[in-house]
Amino acid sequence: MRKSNAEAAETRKRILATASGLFLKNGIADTAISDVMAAAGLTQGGFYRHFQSKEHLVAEANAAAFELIRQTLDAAVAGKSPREAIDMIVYGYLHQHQNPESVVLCPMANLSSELRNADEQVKAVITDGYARFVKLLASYLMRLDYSDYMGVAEAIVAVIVGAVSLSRLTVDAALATTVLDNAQHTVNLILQCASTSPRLDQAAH
Amino acid sequence: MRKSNAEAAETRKRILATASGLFLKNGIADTAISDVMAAAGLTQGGFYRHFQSKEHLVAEANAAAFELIRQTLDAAVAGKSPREAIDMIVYGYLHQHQNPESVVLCPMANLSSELRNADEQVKAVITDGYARFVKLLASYLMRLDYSDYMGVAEAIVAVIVGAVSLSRLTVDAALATTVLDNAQHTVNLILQCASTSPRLDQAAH
DNA sequence: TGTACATCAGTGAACGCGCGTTCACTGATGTAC
DNA sequence: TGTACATCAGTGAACGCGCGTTCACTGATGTAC
Repeated sequence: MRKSNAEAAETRKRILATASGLFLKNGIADTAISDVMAAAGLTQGGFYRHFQSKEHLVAEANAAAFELIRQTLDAAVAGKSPREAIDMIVYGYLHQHQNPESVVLCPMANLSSELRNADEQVKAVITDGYARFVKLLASYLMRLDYSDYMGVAEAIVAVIVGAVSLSRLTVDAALATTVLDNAQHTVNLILQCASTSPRLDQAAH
Repeated sequence: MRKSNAEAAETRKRILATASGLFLKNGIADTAISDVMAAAGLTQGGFYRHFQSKEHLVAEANAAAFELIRQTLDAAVAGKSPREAIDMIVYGYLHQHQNPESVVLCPMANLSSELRNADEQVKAVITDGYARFVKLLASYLMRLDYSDYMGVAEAIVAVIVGAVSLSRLTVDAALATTVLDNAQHTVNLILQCASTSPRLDQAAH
């Protein structure tokens, strides 16, 4: 029953993509290895031919989730102006749950507390994803001549991650929409005000 | 071995307070009923004399966590001016992990993804806690003549919840501090800019 | 290129553990008279 | 106020279930010659 090396590599990728989707959809604790393997069309015993443990899968699945977001964003903002790109990133982030299964795609907003007690390897993946996301926004802000482009980028990320997290905790769909809409306005306010402040820090008193 | 009604009521309160602390410290999934009962000086069998199920305990423990925050804030801001009160609430929220056990005390920032798939009762508790927190901030903003005081309050909550969530996901303590400091500056920026904008919405373009 | 052997992807069952919940039991407290 | 009985807080063991992981096995693929 041994598969060719090429087939085995495909299988590994399929397990990873399946796991990433199930973790985001149902949470990490509620996704069993047997769930992942069954969804990938395999039996659970084979899992350990590809991954050392569930924790290793979690780390790689989160890296894959960030990579998917990055690719989606890259494709969406190709050829856009910096301001359009920022708007699309923010709008896209705040509406990331608008997909067939209403899944929040970003691990930072979706899995934060489940990842809190994860091992160092997993947290390093999240830290890296955060840093890359901030840098992506910062690169556009820099081209718009925001002097404190890193500070403004961090501010935007905090707002949109907070808003998406909060919007998922609510029982009230209208409140969820309000939270997301308000986050959009807040980002616009920050962009507007920070452009007239040489440094975000100077807003401190 | 039956205890008096008064003693039983005390026991119930003790279980609740213990559970609230352990949920925040270790997460809900990683806190077993037997952990809670042992920490409360009891054996696990007695749990069901006081609570119908773990899910019911989770709901009440989160309500207790919000109540504790509310009491702490109320005591801290007593007699302060609106602007001082807002500053204290924001500063206190961003530094809520500075306690002996480095526990994030707010369920919204600490347990968001674990609560995502919780039942309606639990989510209603969180929604209520969110609404109360926003209203508390909004009441001070109103006294400072912010016309869109609700919008500004929601914006502030999104920033600080997002920042605290993100700060706990990082492997890098310096990055965590930067995220929290930046959130402080962002809130100041929002307060500064929104005071000159009649409505936060008008920052939309 | 062909052959003989080693490797290993995937199977399906089993293991061991921890957890939420249940239960029979104890004896002090509550209550009806 | 006292008595007789019912109630029930708390105990400690057990149950049942699901999960992560292991393992013996199969047979196609990889590889050394």
